Amino acid sequence: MVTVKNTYYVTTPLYYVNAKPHIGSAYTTLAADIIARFQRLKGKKVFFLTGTDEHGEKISKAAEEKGKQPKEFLDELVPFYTDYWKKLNISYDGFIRTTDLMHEKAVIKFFKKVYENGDIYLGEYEGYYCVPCETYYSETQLQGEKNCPSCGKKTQLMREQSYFFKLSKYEQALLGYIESTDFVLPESRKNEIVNFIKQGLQDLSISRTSIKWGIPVPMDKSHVIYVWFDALLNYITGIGYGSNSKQFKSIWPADVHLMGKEIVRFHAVIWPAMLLAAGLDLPKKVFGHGWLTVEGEKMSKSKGNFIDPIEVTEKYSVDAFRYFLFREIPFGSDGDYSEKALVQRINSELADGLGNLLNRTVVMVEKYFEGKIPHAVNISKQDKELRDFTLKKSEETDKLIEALEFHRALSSIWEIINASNKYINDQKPWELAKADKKEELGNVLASLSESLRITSILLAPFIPETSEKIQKQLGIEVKKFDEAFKWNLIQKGTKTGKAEILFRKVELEKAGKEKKEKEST
RNA sequence: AGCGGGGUGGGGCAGCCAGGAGUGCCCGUCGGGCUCAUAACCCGAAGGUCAAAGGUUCAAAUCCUUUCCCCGCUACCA
Repeated sequence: MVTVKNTYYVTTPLYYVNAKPHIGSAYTTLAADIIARFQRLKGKKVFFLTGTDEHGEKISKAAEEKGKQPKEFLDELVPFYTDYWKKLNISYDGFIRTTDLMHEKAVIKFFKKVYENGDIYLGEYEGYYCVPCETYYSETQLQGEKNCPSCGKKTQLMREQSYFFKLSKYEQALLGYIESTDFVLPESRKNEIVNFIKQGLQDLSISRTSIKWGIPVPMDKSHVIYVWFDALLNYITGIGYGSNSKQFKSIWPADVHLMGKEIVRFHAVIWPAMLLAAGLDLPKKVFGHGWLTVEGEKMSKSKGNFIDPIEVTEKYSVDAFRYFLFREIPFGSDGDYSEKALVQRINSELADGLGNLLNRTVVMVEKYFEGKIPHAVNISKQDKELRDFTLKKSEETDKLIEALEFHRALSSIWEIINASNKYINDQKPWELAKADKKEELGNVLASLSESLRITSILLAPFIPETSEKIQKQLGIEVKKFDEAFKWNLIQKGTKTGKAEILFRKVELEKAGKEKKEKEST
């Protein structure tokens, strides 16, 4: 008998605090939130970890420019992130900063352990160094005549002492593991990683003497630990490695690490190698999602086309934003954020599809049954069809969310909504009312209330506020996802709440004008 | 160069891994129905040789080969 682990551990990468959160980091974090909320509803004890990466030269330089100590500088910036996640309804359980004392201590412990095991050694690092940028670049990153890719100035070939991690030692172990499992997802990412490893792994330089802002190497204080080596460890230090081993053991290994595709390599190659070196279990999945473009264009500093998610959510709503991102873009593929597409989805799917369905249902319960949801009796063929269809789609949705196929899950939920709207048109409850066929009318409204109840559960991970609003209007409260697999759970005579507009329709022209006005002020 | 991803009705996308009548979603166009509802909802129609060619198969958008066109990745800034 296999015992099912009742915990679920999901992470986002740690965000580098030298800039505001943008739509990319919001996208990853929202995805993690969907997973966390889903698993909680499924009854799992969830730990959802996010946080900030605070070491490295870019931070110290940014702080210096402001005339501040790094720590002081960071303390001012971090609340910006935590507030941000609050505004997006991110339900994280832990927020780790790599400057947390607990983290730093645990990193040192980990470093020592791997050193003692013989997988860290002192060597010499050689690379192209840009003096003004104080940064090493690989040969392939250089522009033209060995010029720095960021400032364009000529780089110099430099050498310095460095501690190395024996990444090469784990080449075969990693390759075997990755090739034979679905550790790296989606599959296209897995292929990239497999090919990368097949080209051969070099040992990784994991210390710097040129940088001061970081965690010192325990056996040699003139070195600072390379930021990635430090940052990746958050996934274990954030749940108690080195400080609370009981908690750590109950949560580790991670069920899924989420990230953008650009850093899959760090998570699928370096990170598992580090864990192997320390004799720890490997995470179950590493998922690299795609990149977002904005209005068809890549986001870039020069174009200045960064989207501030908070502006979007203030203009529309958090749920509209959450819905749009995960309905529009297949999770794992690249996708485009455009205001036009967002408005279209709001209008046709959230307002006309879902909102209107709820409204017409609740209004009819009010009008025909004094706001008390009737019970079904002697249900018809059509009632059964709606029930069976809804339950089928509900189970399908469950599987799709589990598989992180969010856009398909939402599509599946909207099939229920569309079927329900069609069902109303076919059943013509207004005619039943006129003909005073109370029993049949009751069946129709009972069925609709049930399909909406189930819809509200299925939507809860994605658009939690909306889900609650639906339940409030139906006069119900849902605690478990499993209730979406059963019919007729609404108590007879349940009093509906006030019928309110769930999503208002938006006119794009008007919205565009408001934006311009806002910009000009 | 190597490796990977993509090219699907007017626009934007799913579907492809586990082949089965071009199946679906959002928008747009045209026509109809309905009035409970957020000028919402429902039905129907026009529109595609599923990039091109070849192959496997009873059957290919889906598998294989080749070609053309787009886009990524090729590590130690994060």
